[in-house]
Amino acid sequence: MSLVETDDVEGGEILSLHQRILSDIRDKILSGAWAPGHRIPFEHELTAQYNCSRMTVNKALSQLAKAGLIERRRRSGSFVRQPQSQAAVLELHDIRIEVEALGLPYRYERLERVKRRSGADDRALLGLSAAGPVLALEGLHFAGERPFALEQRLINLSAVAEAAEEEFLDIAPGPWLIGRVPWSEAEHRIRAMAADETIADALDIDANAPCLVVERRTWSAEHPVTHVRFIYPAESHTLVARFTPSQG
Amino acid sequence: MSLVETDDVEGGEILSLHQRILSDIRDKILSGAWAPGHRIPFEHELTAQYNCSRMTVNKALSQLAKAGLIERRRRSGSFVRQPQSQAAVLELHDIRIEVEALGLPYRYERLERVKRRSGADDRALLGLSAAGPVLALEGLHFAGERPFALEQRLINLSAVAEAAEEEFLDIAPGPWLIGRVPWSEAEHRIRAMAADETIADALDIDANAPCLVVERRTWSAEHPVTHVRFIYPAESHTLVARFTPSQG
DNA sequence: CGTTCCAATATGTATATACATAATCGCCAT
DNA sequence: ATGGCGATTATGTATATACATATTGGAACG
Repeated sequence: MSLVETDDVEGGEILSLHQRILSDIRDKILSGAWAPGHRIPFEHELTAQYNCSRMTVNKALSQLAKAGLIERRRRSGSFVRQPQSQAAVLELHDIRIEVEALGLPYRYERLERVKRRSGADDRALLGLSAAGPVLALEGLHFAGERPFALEQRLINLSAVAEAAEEEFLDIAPGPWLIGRVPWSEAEHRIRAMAADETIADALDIDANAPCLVVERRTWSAEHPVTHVRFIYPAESHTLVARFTPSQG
Repeated sequence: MSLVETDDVEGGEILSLHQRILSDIRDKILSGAWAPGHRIPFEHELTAQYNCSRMTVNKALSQLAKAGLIERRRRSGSFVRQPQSQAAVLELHDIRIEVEALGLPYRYERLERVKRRSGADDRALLGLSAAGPVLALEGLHFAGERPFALEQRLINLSAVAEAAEEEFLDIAPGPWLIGRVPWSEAEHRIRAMAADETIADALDIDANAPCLVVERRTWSAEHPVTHVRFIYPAESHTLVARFTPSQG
């Protein structure tokens, strides 16, 4: 009943029971352990397995059904739907390489560097549950003389203490981090945005010009490491992701 | 308790109670009757209003919160949270699934369908070296009453001859193709763009508003199959890609 | 042999209840 | 005033229970 029962051994999230059931099953499906067509244990079996009520199991399965991962059939049970979803391999891109591929000289320039105790905003971006020291960085990536991308980054100093000593004056934090912290998981959010005045100024474009925004959160062994937001002027950038289906 | 109690006066769907509560509130929000920031009636008020238990109200509100339409704050209540970005997984995404994950009714509507011999532009988009018949489609994906994405598609009829017989009036070409043509490779290009007048018109947004553009080329055994361009209003869409370095 | 119908079963929805948790209000002491 | 603290309140999660609904398998019957 109590949430503390969930055995979050390492510094992972605190999951409610139905979320734990949900992610257990989702993992089994996405890992391929339960192939498409496989019948998921009946609700009453899961009830026994997780030692909880049917309502709790039902809630988890309902969510999975709504997410399209499983299909529920009365009197028959719940079945894995859909062939294995293949992850889109979007590289953790290094802007230096992008710029140099264009044949232009690359340069990084720090705009701001602030060490502070994480506020609510910082914690939301990093996915932290408790307050702690963070490093907030802002910098510009140049291609030749022109700004190529604006970078706004937060580093969780609890996870990467050594970053506190680094100035990041003309080395970009991305490559620095990759060389030091092995990442275990990342999440990209990609969207379009109109440039506000500050951004337009930094990137030397018109206000309200469309921009591509790529945000990335990175974890290392369940611990949030960094959140970074790259803002590209629309005309300067296209993301390319090429991939093949992981399985038939 | 019985589902028949719900007074669906018109020939509408038979809705379960919590779905009815959900859609009532969603309508109020999407219609603008409840503006962003507006406090939704407390659970116990809705309990009284719909003459049901708090669990039922709670389930409806939880779904709305998960869909991102409202924000729930303990001790304060639930509030309308408008500027909502959608979650989408960057796979070979099916827009229907994205829309339905939001709890909104999905609909596809064809705008245009032209069969022609490929011009130079068509060949460039598809990656064709020789001329041949292509099908050019344009259609709108709706989430509820609002346009969700504009789709501009080219299908290489030399690779998928049967597409020539299909009208694609209210079935989207994406799912249709996936069910018929095994794809062996795909390439995504993602960028930001300002909406020109035509696009703004179709999507019912302001001209020059930022849009997210996702273009995909698909091959089947080295043969170009289709090129598709999805155009999303910036505020309605965020692509999310989650992955791990080794495997997931 | 085939059709009908019923019982068993798994899911779907709703209720009442309980306790946990977080945020806020207002009281009280300093 | 003001800072701390407990009571209040709204949401979050879980339980046990009840009955509805759809589907299946098999028994009963023509």
